[in-house]
Amino acid sequence: MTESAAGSAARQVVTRFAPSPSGHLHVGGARSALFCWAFAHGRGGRFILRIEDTDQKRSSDAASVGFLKDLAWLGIAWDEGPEYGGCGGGPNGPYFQSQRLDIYNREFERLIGSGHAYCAFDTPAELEAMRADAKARGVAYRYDRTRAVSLSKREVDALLAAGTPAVIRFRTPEGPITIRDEILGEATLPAGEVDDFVIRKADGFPTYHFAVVVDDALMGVTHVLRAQEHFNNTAKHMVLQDALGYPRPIYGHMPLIVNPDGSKMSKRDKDKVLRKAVKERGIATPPGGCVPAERWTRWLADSAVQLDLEEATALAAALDVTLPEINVDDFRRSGYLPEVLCNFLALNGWSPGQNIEKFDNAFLAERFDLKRVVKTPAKFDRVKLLSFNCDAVTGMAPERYVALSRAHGHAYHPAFMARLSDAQFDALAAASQPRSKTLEDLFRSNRFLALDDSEIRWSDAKAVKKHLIEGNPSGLDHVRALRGVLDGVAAPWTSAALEVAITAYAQSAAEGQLGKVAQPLRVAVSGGTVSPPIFDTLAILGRDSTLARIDRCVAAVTASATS
RNA sequence: GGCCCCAUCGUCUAGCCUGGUCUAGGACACCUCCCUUUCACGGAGGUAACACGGGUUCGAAUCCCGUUGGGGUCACCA
Repeated sequence: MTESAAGSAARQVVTRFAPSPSGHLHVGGARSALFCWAFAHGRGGRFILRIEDTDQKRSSDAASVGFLKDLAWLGIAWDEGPEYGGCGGGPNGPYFQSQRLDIYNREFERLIGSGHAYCAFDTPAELEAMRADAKARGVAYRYDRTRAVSLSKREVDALLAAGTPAVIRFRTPEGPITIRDEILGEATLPAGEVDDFVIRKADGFPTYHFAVVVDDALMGVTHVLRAQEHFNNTAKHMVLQDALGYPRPIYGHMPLIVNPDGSKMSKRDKDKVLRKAVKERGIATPPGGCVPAERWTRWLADSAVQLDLEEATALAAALDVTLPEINVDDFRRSGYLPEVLCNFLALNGWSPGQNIEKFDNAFLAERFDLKRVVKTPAKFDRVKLLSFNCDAVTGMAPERYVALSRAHGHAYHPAFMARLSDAQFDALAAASQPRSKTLEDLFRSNRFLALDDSEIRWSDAKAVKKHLIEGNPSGLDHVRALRGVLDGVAAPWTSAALEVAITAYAQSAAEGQLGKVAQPLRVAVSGGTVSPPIFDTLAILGRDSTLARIDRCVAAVTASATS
């Protein structure tokens, strides 16, 4: 490498997204990743993904993979990090903190050696008692190092040799600490605010504060962009950097994304919705046994207990409630487009100005800067997101819509896909695109197409009454007459041919009011009042199904009317 | 509660740094009307905000102070 290249490399912007793999990537995390990616890429820099799995109790490999998958789906590619789908690799690995313990241990030694850190043997119970005592006295709890540092080296070694559980604490220097932040400006924490925090846990793993500082330094991170909840932690990171002789990265703390009611977005929100519905309706046992009885009881009693995704989904379906989308994967399942999610997420906390709202990630990378990041938390407005998604879905090329819908169907509605031929699906997609807000709409509002003719039920009493029973002639009369008209339609059975025949019938029998015959027909073939345009609907169903459903409808409604 | 941060329509935000062009702009939502075979889309209008109180100034959404309100954080979680 030439000297000038080395010089420019040293100045290259490096950002990182460092999630802890407990649970799923939620939208707040996704936005952090997006901004980090955009900031680096807009400046010819590098974006690193690092997995902060230092909590052995909470981390899981499955969650790590889930994060990678979600990020990749969003189109947020990382230049360095775990290898997945063509992303990752790099010279600064490993990128899982659980694999970097020797590095941390080396740095712990340095800190102990230089007197910046010390071993402490307090038990969790003792610490708890000290916190309780401080609270009882109405004073802020700060760790008191007196006892720990009074131990001689020999005493410490003896305790360690005896296997006494020990943590390492950082000896925080006295004095106020001023944090400089590119988004929030400057803030000074008074002396004494930061106490001697733990940097190595009893299990030998580093705490977040320690690992994040070491890794950011070793990986050459120049800009730390993270959520505002980390703002106060920055003071800890700064004193650690000073003690370890690391350069200080530039900080930018981004506003949180919160629920519409202002509460923090949480994985528990789904359980919250379900619990509320269950309690409001006084449901005592899990409907359809969707949750094991013993778990059900514990779940109802303890708001900290969470249902699995499968259980929650089943229960939501049984209660007919919609679960709030929290995680990136939730939005994917719900049929949102990744580019729309990115666009919308970017608008929560940042805007390009000039009344521009619709843009892609390339534009974001080009225009994103810290100056335009707002300081206030954003309430996540799903309705506006839905509107954006609608615009994108209805506005995309039809071929793309068909392809995306197919993929979505195969991933989430295999049974539906199995019932329809390719030609039927193409026709359905063509009819659905203009009226779809998400990729899910096609499947959600056309279930009747994927049912066997014999499975259609006319159980919507209101619809049956209004569109089949009432009127003179009644809707059912029209349907009966239409049965003959349709039977007489010459092949091919196309939307256009059906339109000619049905419109002609409406002219002669309903004063040209298509609605008088379309709605009864719709109810007859679908069992409900909602479907794609009636001609398309019948064309997709085909002649045999259409006639069969009409016959069954006439028989069923006549029978129930006379009984 | 201590400490830190923040404050423009219901929501996301533009404007604030470099006071006047702001009778505060856009988007989503909402309301009205139109279109219409259901659903949805679309079209035309409309309602709607500078939290409050003091300053500074000829002039403040923009600068300063206070109040109130909101958020964050106080773990061997990250």
